[in-house]
Amino acid sequence: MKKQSITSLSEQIAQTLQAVSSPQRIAILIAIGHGEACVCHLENALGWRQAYISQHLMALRKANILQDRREGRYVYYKLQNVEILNLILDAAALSGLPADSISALINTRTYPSCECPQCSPVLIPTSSL
Amino acid sequence: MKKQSITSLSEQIAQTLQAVSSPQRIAILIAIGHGEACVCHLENALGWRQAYISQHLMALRKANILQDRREGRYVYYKLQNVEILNLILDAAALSGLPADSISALINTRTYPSCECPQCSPVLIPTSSL
DNA sequence: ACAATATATTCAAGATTACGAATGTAATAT
DNA sequence: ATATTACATTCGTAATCTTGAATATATTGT
Repeated sequence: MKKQSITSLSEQIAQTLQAVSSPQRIAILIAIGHGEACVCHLENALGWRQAYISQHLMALRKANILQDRREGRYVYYKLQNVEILNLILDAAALSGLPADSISALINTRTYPSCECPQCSPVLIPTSSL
Repeated sequence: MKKQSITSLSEQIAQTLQAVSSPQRIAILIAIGHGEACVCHLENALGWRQAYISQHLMALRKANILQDRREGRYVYYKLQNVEILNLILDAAALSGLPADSISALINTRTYPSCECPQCSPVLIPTSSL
């Protein structure tokens, strides 16, 4: 294990943080939460266009924050490391947001084997978007 | 306390994260650590030009991550909330960095009443930069 | 009042990122 | 083979961020 400079360590940390520091990607991570989601779930949950979501998913994949798994024509995404949710919660706290304003929204269900797009109830009530 | 949408919550969180997600600002936060530092301390510790540091300090101040206090011609900066260091450590862990690679660098001393720029020993050994 | 020191702000050019549009690819169904 | 569905990638422009240079402000000393 090499000794690294502050500069290079900071760069590595910043890379991870940059990937998360976008409202859209935070919303995606919250929508995935502890579960596993295919793109169409996210389309429904967030109400955005598919290509747009895919672009953000790509950024999160590149940063090793998400992992993907293909099953038939569906691709399922889940968090590489659930600790990322704590990071988001910590950031929320540092932003002065009440403790449960975010945690209440984090998806806790493992999504059902997908029969999308009518994939069971909407995860995040559209009224809260 | 109003009920907020995921979108607006994510935006608030992203604002905080964006402020931290720059290698330079992470280095600054590590250099300040649990202590209090004036700009010239940071100039010495990081080896950057004053105006450059000041610009990043401004960004961190605007995001309510740093607080400043003027004493004579010196302005001292410290963390608004030390929890930000845990966030950085968490991000380091998520980036695959060994647990103590960062924590070992975090400044733990309260800087001496400044007689800058010969302000006592260098905080971060230049060899590590 | 003037000079010197410590820090802050403004400005602009270049670099990076965001996002829509279009297109590409992989898997399944017919 | 072709069509369809689910998802990914590329590309171009607009917006944002970075960073150096110049300048401004605040405080202290003379």
